[in-house]
Amino acid sequence: MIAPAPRNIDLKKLEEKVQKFWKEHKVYEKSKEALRDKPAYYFLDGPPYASGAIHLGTAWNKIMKDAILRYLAMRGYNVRRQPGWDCHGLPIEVKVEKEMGIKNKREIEENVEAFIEACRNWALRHVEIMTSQFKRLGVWMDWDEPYMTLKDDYIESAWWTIKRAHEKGLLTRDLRVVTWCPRCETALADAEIEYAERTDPSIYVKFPVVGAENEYLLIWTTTPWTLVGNLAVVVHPDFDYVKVKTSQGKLIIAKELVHLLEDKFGLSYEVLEEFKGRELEGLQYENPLKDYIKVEAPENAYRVILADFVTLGEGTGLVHCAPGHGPEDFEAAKRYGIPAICPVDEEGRFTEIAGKYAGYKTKKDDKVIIQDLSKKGALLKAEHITHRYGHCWRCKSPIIYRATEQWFIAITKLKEKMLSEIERVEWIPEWAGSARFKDWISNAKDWTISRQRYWGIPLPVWVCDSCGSMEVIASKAELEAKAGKVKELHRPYVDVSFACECGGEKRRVSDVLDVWFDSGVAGWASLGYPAKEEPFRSLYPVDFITEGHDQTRGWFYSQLGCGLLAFDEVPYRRVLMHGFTLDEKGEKMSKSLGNVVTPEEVIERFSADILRFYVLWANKPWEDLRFNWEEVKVVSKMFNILWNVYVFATTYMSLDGFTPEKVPPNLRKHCRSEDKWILSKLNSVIKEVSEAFDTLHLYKATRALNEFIVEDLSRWYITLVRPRTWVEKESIDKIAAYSVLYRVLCHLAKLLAPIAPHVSEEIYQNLVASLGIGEDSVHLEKFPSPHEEYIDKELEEDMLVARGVVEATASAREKLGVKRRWPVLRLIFSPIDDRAAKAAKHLEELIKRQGNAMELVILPPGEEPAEVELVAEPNFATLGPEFKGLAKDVAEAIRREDARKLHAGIEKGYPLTVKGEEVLIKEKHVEFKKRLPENMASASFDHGVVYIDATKTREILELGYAREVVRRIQEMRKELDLAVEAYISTKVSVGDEEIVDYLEAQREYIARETRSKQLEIATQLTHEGYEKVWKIEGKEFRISIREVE
RNA sequence: GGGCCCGUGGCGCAGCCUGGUUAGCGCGUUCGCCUGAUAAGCGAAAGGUCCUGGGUUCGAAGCCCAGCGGGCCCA
Repeated sequence: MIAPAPRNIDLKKLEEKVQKFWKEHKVYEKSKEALRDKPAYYFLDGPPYASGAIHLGTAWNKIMKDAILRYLAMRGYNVRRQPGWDCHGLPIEVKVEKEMGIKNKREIEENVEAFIEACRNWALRHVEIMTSQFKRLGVWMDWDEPYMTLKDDYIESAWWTIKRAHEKGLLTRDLRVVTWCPRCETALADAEIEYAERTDPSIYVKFPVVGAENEYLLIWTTTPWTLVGNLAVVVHPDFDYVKVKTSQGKLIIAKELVHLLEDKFGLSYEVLEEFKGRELEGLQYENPLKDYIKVEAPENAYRVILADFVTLGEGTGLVHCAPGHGPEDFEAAKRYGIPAICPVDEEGRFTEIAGKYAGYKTKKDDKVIIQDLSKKGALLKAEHITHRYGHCWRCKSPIIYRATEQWFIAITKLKEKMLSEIERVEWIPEWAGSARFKDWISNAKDWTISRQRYWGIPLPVWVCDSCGSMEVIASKAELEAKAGKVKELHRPYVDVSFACECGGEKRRVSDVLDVWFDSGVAGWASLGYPAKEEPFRSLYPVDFITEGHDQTRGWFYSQLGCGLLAFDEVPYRRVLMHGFTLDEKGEKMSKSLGNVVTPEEVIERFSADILRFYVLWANKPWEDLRFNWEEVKVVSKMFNILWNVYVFATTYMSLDGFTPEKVPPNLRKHCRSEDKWILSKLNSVIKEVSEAFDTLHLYKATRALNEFIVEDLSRWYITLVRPRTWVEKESIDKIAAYSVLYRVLCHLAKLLAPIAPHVSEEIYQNLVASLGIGEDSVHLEKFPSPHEEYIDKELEEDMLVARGVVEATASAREKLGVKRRWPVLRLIFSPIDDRAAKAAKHLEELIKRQGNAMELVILPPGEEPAEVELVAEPNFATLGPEFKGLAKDVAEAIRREDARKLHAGIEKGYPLTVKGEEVLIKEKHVEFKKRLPENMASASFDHGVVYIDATKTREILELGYAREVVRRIQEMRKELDLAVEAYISTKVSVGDEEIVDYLEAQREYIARETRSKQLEIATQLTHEGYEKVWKIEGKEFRISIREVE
């Protein structure tokens, strides 16, 4: 039996109930089982970082995935839906350091094992927390079998990939200048740098030229500390430079920037010489700090060198070059045979060779260097600059550049292939690949994959300490064969050594891998490849991924890189790039701003289904989502409407004992126009929703569903169908209505299942599963396919016209102040064309009923009702100057003339005889106005004009007053909280004979509608029971009711 | 400085690819209506330089160019 749904529903509780149902009946498992032999679909979950709670963005991401996967499952695909967890890396290390009270790497070194175990526990703990949060959202994934980057088999896949890179000669070790975090004491990848505003010193320094008296190279820098490592000055070979005489000595500066001396430093100057940059090549100078530092000058150092990266935008056109502290500096110096020196250690402290500065910290102690420059008379100007500067994205420390030995993947050698490979991928939106990602790849540099840290996949490279030969190990078994039992594949357990063929000892390079490498191999690591052939062989490559636009430089990129190393191709085929969640003002949500909205909060105030629908509805997925509580409320309202529809349907179906078995075999024969219409609309919406899912434009699916539920189903179909359900007798018309409503709701449950899995399950359980038909769960159902033969676009258009007529009628009523309860005598429709006329004719009965009209008149297109009076108003502004003294008489003649005839002939000029004179009336002389009689009003809409004639005939007065009274009695019944089927005795008194007469005429109707066994109507009565005075149409009505047996 | 995205009534968004009658929708506001889905529901009204300026075109919110503002990414 279909159960009547409760009127008030707590969606949160409903969701808990449904989730319990899924669990108890193993619905997820059944779904997987049912799809086992179906075509495989490989979805790969971008692993969220396992270090905290989920936020709105993570929730949006998983909801999107879940909706798409549920849809694909309902479409009959054997979908792989394994969740992933990114478990390694600095953020966890940083948190564990805090937890353990550790301040630097030295303290970690004291007990690496304890530190690693703490990191592992931290990750696993948060995986658990986040899993339960995702589950609460209704996300269906293999929560018990996730892939985790910390597992040995996963690590082995990464190792194998490194080995592939090595085999291809793409794994290199090199001294290079890398971005470095002095707090974390490790190299950082481009992707790990966050740019933010920062104020730094901005200084202009004079470098004394050797062998010239009081002559200087003028350089500019925002990193004074790098002057310690200065070994050259770079100029652009093609730029013009000048030597000028000033009170500060002779200065060499770019010609184009020489004006700065005066503008910025207030120095007057005299140009002594002008030359090209290349003429300065080889010029020797001294580091102004030379007395303080112990740098042993390499050969060729402290000379002017040439490079074309020099710009004239900022500075002086002469760039101070510290090869150990800038990638461009490094390259330029290398060409002149100047080696890099790096007087800075891992913690960003100066080393012994920095002499006086040994132990000072870079950046922090810039001021000491600035003071010394000043002491030496080398400082021309010191000020500050606010600019964007790179910071470690985990600990927010400003980065420095250091020359260090690092391991790289030679991405620059793969760039061409990368660019061609991404063209094979379907990007949604298209520009995510063709523009954004392409741009990022085009600028890509070699990928620094080594990190001088602990909690990560160990770099699987062993180097012999005697012969230097190197070996990459790809699995635990391989390692154990050489070095004996290894507990598992993290530090310190893997930091073992084994004998080299040369007799030396091979030791592991102590680095771990960049975490982006971890997730980059997920495509095969999550499948256990290469250790297992299956399911890799049947699934790979990945069919679909979806992540935020920050992953352009993140996961989209690392997967592409790793994919090329492993299999020479891009590992994914379809990518949906989504946006970020922002607050109501469009700002990033952050704890410090206090504007964070958590998914829990939304579920608490509304429900998971509402949150799900909201995020899939609010905007296009690739744009940023501005979270807005008001909009969530709108979605919540839609769910309420859906629920009300469902309550209405089940209430009456259950009252009448309707079951799907009662659906007549030849249902369409018994369908009214509105039934056929809603079935047409239903199938149209099925089509629309399927297409939206297929193209991943989920916002179109939610919007179409919203429109259908609110506009078509609730506001129109239910309104139309209501009276049919009130009929107490069995009738095929009623059964047809139930059958149609039933079908609509069943399909709606399936359409909503991917988006709102809980509510749809509840509806499905009641309407289908509980009757022992269909599947055990809506999520085991097939997604509906549209019945094209039910789609009747002509009928849909007709209904649009009919609705328009009804709405225009309401508008016209309002103009006259005629309530909808009161029938109008005539409803006259003047259609704009034949199409509209035909539509109104087709749905005549429906229009009459909904417009509450005694009669509907449809005029031929363009024709107006005879009652419309056309009035010609003479325009004195034009008549006066033209006709002078005759103007008044012309105006009078215009008024007297038949306005219709005048209107018809005016275009060519309408001749009138005024006082014997022939005048020609033109358009500018007349203004035509339309006038309706008192009792009429009109309203126009897209398909024509609607006129109502609200003349109150005897019949209308009877019906109107009767309905007014019925309505009041119903209200009173409700106030008394009477059962729907209870009988009453009713008395109505009103001090107006005529009205009493009207009501008497409708006695039977009033008694029936209000279930009154006795009904007294008079001008004067002794009332009893529940009594109330009402004012209707300005008259006082005294009504009393009393319950009777 | 470069790349990409966004800019439509007070607010949140459609429409733009494929140019064409009065630019839609929701929220909010005001005024009504309805009441056997009822601690709901419905209608109407007011409210718009479609960021700005050029161009293409018979016609531009839409296409092209430039600029401004916001976001993301990079240098």
